[in-house]
Amino acid sequence: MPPVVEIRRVSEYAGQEVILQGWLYNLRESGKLLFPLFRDGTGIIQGVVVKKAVPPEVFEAVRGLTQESSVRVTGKVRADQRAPGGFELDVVDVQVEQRISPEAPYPITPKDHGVEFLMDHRHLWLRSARQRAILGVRHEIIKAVRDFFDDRGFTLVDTPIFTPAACEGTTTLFEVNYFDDKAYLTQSGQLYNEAAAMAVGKTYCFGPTFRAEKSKTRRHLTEFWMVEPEVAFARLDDAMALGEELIASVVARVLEKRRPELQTLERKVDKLEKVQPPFPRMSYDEAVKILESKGSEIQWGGDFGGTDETLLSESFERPLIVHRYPSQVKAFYMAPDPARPEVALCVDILAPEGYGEIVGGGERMADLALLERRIQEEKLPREAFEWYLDLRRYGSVPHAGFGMGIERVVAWICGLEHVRETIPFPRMLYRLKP
RNA sequence: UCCUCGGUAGCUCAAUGGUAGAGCAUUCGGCUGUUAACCGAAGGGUUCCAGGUUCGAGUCCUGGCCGAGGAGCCA
Repeated sequence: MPPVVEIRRVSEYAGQEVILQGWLYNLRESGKLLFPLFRDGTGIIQGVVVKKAVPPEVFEAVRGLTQESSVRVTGKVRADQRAPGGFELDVVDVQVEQRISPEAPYPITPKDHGVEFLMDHRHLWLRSARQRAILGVRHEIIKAVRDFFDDRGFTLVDTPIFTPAACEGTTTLFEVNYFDDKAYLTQSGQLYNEAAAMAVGKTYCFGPTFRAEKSKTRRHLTEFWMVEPEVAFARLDDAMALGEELIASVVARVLEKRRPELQTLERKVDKLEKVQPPFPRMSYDEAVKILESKGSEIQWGGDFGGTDETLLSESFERPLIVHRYPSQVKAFYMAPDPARPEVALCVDILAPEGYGEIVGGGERMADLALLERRIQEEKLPREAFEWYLDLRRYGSVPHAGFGMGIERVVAWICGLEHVRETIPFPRMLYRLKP
């Protein structure tokens, strides 16, 4: 029996007979020659079937294959200049696992399709070359993120999905029944992360987060994945440096390991190669001045809109670090700048090329009295935060951290138009299926 | 929630208020090197839904449903 081989490894079997297991990607026919394209999730290879070289039933079996029919193919690997991957398979035998009926052919053809059709068939769309490339890059980014923190002595501490209260306002929370009570799906592991940081020093959580925002833009999902590090004794500058290193490290890893996928996506890698520390840094004050000079209607004290973020980041080739936003637009737990209490010791990192904010975080409020006052000012339910206030009662220290949205990072690194392609099954404002 | 655009064959799209059409997909035929192959033929329609105007509506009007892009919103 010839060995069962993954298509990405066929080059190691040149001249040998192998078995491939996969699906028919496309079939071209030229008289007594058949050119079936096989895919197996690791790559695509063209088979060649010469009529007089194989038994008639093998030729007919291949000729009758429909797109995405599943097969086990036996053939001899041959190097060929004409093949895009450098190798072809001279088919010897084929075992058809399932032939898709021509009466109900595979719906996604190699031609153009609309967004709605593709999203309705997301479970099948994942099989196309482009989507598999994105899945590969996403996997690499997640692995790079985890390696980054693991190599630096961070402990992964999982934070809950069900939460009893909001981190911030309640308008963007998904409410669920929790027996006789109400619970909410988490927006962020932030508060629990702070408890974990006091236990292990350096921590991170990584999981799905949920926001019931009625946002219908290319940057928004209702369910998205976020990695959130938190470090005891860290200050704002430490958080900025950590975010900068993390982003540079992730981009470098993708460039190292996922060149073929980036090529499939036609991503210009020269732009990614420029993502090296140090990233440009500016204060919110400076950012507002720049925006004003570019014609934005931003006023000091307001948050940036999507177009503002694009305006700001477009003049830089690296991610842009913006720090010290007005406290009024930031969460209650952000530490104020002792030198200027009206601004918070917080930081956002904006991706280049208009991909917007990918990191948000900063230094947390370590002082008990100050935190109590802010909770009162925001009219938050004090009882729900008693456990959080304990962290300021028992050995409070300065600490800082941030959250990085995985889907926006994937969209940026892959150069995608919309975050809906960055996650296998996106959840958006009018999309809960499949 | 608001603004703009759209919904016609399985898919992507055409069609001055006057006989609903093309490419792809499917089926059949041709081609010994095809690369989203090509060439020829065939089958395939409740024009999103409900009303209305008109001799006549895919097209115009009203309402609704669904989708896309954007705004607001959004660590």
